[in-house]
Amino acid sequence: MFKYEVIKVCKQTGARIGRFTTPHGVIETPVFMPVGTKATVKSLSPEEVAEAGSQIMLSNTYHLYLRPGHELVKAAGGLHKFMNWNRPILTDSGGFQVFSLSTLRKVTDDGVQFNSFIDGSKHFFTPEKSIEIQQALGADIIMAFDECTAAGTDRARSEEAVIRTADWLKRCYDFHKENGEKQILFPIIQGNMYADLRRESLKRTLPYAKCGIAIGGLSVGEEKPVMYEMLDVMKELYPENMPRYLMGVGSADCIIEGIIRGIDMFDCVLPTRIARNGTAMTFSGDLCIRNAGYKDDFRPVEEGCDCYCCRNYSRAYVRHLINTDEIFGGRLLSIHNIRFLHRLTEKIKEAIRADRLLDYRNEIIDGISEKRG
RNA sequence: GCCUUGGUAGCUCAAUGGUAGAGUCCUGACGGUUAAUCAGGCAAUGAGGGUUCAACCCCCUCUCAAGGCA
Repeated sequence: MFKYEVIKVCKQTGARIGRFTTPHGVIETPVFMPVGTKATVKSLSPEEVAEAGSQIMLSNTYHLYLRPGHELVKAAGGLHKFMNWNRPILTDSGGFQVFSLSTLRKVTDDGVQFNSFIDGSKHFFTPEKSIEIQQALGADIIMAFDECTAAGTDRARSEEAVIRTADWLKRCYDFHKENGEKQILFPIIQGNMYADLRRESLKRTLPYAKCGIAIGGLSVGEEKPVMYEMLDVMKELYPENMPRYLMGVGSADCIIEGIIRGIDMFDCVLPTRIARNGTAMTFSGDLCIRNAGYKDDFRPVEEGCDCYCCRNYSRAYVRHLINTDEIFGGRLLSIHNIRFLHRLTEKIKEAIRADRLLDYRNEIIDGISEKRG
């Protein structure tokens, strides 16, 4: 049911193009996956997400467990049917929520006790519970329940998280074994910003990595060069025959730097979040559409972009919508930003096919890193 | 002519006898979504007196504006 084939390796960088077969279709990698935390990419319909070129969508165990409840989603016929998205879905395990909603939580070897951010009610997550929920939700790809540490966490605490994550991974794997045909489990590498812990964590995940492996604990507040350094440390150690998924990464520069370092999959809330806050991603850097300079700028958000927003509307119009708090503005920029990241990966794939990804990176890196305001 | 209510940031409005706030406007942040969120910036008490340790606030005069009555 799950298969990953590498169909092209860039001679200049080692970056890959691959075909990842899942029960809901084939994903061509490298791929960016938009995030639909609560079974929706905020403000967009599944049709709009698909039209923007998304092949797979993320959703979230923790949030759907709290509301509407995984049993309800199961009763609805599973997440695909519930949200009317027939392409592949990946659910995050809730591990990141334990990290980011860190007030009033208690982590032990058994699992995590935490209070709901909605009503304060007490809940207990274990690796088994996370998998059970993810099985009920029915995503194609499910994630191991891990312990994510913030940038700046000391070595001892980071090592503890690596060990606990490995222990939890085994429990996730054993619990999931019986149901392994319909869903693939991705283990997650931790290790914070310590090279040896990264290697150690990766090594511990290998026995459980069957058709996919994820890098967690990055993009948690560290500087980008630090993240790149960690990716360099792991680059030669991944299995070849499965996709590598860098969790939480979605800025244009990090995506191309990640692909150069062997990454095949990315997800991030960035494009949709900054869209709702009035920023468009472009090949010339972030464009803050609220800025006064776009008041009477009747060009599209990005010249040459084929997205629904750029085909039909001007910067002046989108700026007007954003500045008057009209929902449509956030929707248009969300569509544009998602489309932008897909266009970026398409161009990256072209460069991989031509064995010139490093050249392409050098051509665009200044532009996409630049904040043009 | 009389009565009433007002005069605070460029504009629209808050506020308190003791450091005058916000929206609009300008700028920035956002990395496995607690986010259509958050942070920062420019900018003001109509004029003159009085009471008070202290007045945007209380009192008087003037002035301007709106409404009402003649």
